[in-house]
Amino acid sequence: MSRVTIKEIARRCGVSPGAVSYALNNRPGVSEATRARVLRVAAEMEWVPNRAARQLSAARSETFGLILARSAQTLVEEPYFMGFVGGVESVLAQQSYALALQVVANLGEEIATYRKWVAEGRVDGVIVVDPRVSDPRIPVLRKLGLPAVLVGDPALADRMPCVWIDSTAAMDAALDHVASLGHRVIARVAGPPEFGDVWIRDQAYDAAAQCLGLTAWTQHTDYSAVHGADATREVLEVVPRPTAILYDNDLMAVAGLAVVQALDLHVPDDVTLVAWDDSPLCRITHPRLTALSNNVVGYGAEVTRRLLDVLAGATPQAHLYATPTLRIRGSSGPPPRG
Amino acid sequence: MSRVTIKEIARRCGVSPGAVSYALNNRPGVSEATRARVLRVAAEMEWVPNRAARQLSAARSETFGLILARSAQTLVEEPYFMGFVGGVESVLAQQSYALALQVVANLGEEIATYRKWVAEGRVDGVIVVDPRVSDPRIPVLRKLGLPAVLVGDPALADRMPCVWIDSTAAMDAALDHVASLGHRVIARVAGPPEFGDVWIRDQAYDAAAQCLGLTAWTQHTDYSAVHGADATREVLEVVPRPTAILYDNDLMAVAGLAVVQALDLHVPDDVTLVAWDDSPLCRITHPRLTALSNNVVGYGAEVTRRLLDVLAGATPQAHLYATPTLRIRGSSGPPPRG
DNA sequence: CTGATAAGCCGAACCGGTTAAGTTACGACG
DNA sequence: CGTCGTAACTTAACCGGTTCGGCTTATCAG
Repeated sequence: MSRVTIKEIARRCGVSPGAVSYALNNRPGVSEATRARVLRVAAEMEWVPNRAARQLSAARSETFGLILARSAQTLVEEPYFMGFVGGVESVLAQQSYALALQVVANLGEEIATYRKWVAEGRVDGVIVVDPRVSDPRIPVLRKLGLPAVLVGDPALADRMPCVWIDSTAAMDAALDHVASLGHRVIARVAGPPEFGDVWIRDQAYDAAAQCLGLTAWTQHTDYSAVHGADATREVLEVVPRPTAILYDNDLMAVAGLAVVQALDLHVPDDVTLVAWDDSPLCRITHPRLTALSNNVVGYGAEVTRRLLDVLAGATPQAHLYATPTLRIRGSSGPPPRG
Repeated sequence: MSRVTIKEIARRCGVSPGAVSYALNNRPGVSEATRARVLRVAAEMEWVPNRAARQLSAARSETFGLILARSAQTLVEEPYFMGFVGGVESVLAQQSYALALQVVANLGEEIATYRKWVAEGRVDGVIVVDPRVSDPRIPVLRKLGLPAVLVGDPALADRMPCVWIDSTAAMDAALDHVASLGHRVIARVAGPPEFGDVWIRDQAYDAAAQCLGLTAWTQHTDYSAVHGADATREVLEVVPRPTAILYDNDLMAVAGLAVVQALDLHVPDDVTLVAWDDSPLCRITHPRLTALSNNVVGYGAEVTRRLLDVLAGATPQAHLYATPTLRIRGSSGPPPRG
C-alpha cells in the first residue's frame, strides 16, 4: 500500500501541495529548481497518482471503454477480438490509460452500459465495434456527447469518426483471383446480414460478380462453425455446383474444408476455398487456405490512436487503415474441367 | 452528462447529503419513510453513484484486475481467454463490479502492473492466470496484500486461494481411453514446461503411462500451431512410431491432424489423436477430434465468485471446479495391426 | 526611490461521495 | 418532573488530487 500522497511530498520539499501538483504535471507556476526537487523526491518516494482522486477533480477518467455485444460462448470462437484488444492495450499502456472491457448480450445492454458509464464518469471515450446497418448506438453516443471511434466503414458511421479497412477492394481482389483462375460459378458463405461489414461485403460481392460476369450467390449464416458447415453442404448441392466458395471468416472456412473433404471432394481440384480473416487456422489445414489477411493487432492500435486524437480535439474523420492482402495458398486452383 | 449528485437529491428531499448517503447505502441512521423518499427521488433523477468519488472515500475500487502475460499475437490464437473473460464479466456485471484487463509481454511487466495498481488503488483484487512452477507472482501479491485467486492447481498455489480443474484425473481418463483401445506406444505434444499446468500434466502423464505399461514420451512446444505441427512431424518419425498422440491444446491438435493427413496417414486408422481444451475447432475437422472438454466460461465465473468470497473475508481455500470430460469422437480408434 | 509587473508559491475551495461526531426531539422511567 | 437513552438527522472532516485567487518578493522601468 503506497500511501505516498502529494501532501507528503509537499512536506518533504517544504512547499505546498498545490505547488507539488504543478510541478508533477509539468505546468507553469513553479520554478525549474523546485520542479526538479519535487520530481526527484516523488521518484524517491515512488509516488504514483491516485486514479480516483485525479479522476474526481480533473473530471477525466483516463479510461477507454470497449463493449462486446456477443455471448461469452461466441467470443470463445472468435480469436479476432483478443488480437484487437491486445492492439488497443498496447497503445493505451504507453499513455497510462486503462481499458474498461465489458461483455454484454445485446445492443440494448450495450447502450444501457454507455449511459451508465457516462453517468458514472467512468470513461473518456469508447471504441465501437461490429457496426450494424443504421446502427442505433451512433445517435445515442452522439446525444450523450461521449467521444467515440467506430471500427468500420464510413458508410456505416454517419459522420462519426471511424477507422476502416477497405472490404470492397478486398472483395474485388478475391473475386478477381478466382475469376482469373477460370471459375465462373461461385458461392459465398457470409455472416449475418445485419452486420454492417457483411452488408458492405454483400454489395461489393454482387457488384464485382456482375462486373466479371460470374454466376454468384450468397448464403448468410451466424458466423459460427456449425452454420458454416451447414451452409457449405447446402451450397454444394446447388446445380450448377459452384467451383469456388468464399467465406466471411476463417472458422467457417475451416469447417467448410472439412465438409468438402467429408464429401470426398478435393481441394482445390474440385472446389477452391477462400477465407476472410487470415489467422493461424488458415495455415494449419491441409491444404492451407487462401485468405484475406489483415493485421488485427495493428488495427486495434490504430483505432485507439484515433480515439486519443479525438479526445485531443481532432476533427472527426474517417481513416482508412488498410486493404486486406490476399494470401494465395493451396486451397485455390483452377476449376475442374467439364 | 448526468450531473445528478447526492447533494442535489438532498436538496430536493429537504435533508442533508449525509442522510441521503445513509439511505442509499441501506445503512441505519434514517427513518424508513425518509429512506423510501430518497430512493424514489434518486430513481426519478436517475442518479448513478460517481465511481471515482466513492472509490476515493470508501477506499474500494469495485474493480477486479486480470493480466494476461502474452503477446497480443498469441492471444489471437487462444480462443480460451475470451471465454474465460466472458465468464468473469458475467459475474462482475451482477455486482456492478468492473474488470481491468491488461495485456502485457511477460511476468516482469505483470508484477510491475500489480505494484502500480496497488499504489493507484485501482483494483480490490486480481485473478492470476497461467501459474508457473514456483510462480514469482505469488510472493509479490502476498507482500502487497492484494487479494487474489489463482487459476490453477493447489500444488502451484502455495496456499493462495485457488480454483482448479483436475488435470490429473483428466489425463488418466485420456490414457485409459487410448490404452483400452489397444494403443501401447503414445506420444504427447505438450505446452511449455514452465507452465504449471503443463508440469502437472507431465507428472500425470508419466505416472499413468507407467501404471498402464505404455511406451510414452512428451515433446514440449510453445503451444503454437506451427510448433504443434513441427512436433507432430518429429513424433511420427520416432521408431516405433506412436499410434496415438495427445495434444495439450486444440489448436496444436488441429495442426497435427493436418500434418498427419499431409503425410498420407489416416486418422484414426493409422494414428489416434486426442486434444485438450475442447472447442468448436475440434468439431469442425474431419474426422472430429476426441477431446477433453471443460466449461471455460463457467470456470471464469466460478473464479470470480471465489474472489468475491475472499474479499468478503472467506478463509483462503482451494476449490475444485471440475474434471474435464473426455468427448470421444472420430479421431480415436484402435491401433493399426502389425 | 517609487510603482508597476510578473514569477513563484500558499491557502483554500472543490470534485462527490463516506462516516465519525455532534445536535435535537421525543418517549420512557425512576 | 427531571433525567437519560435513543432514533433521526445535521455538520463537518476526509479521501487525494486539481485549480484558482491572492499574497510575497524580486525585477525593472520611470
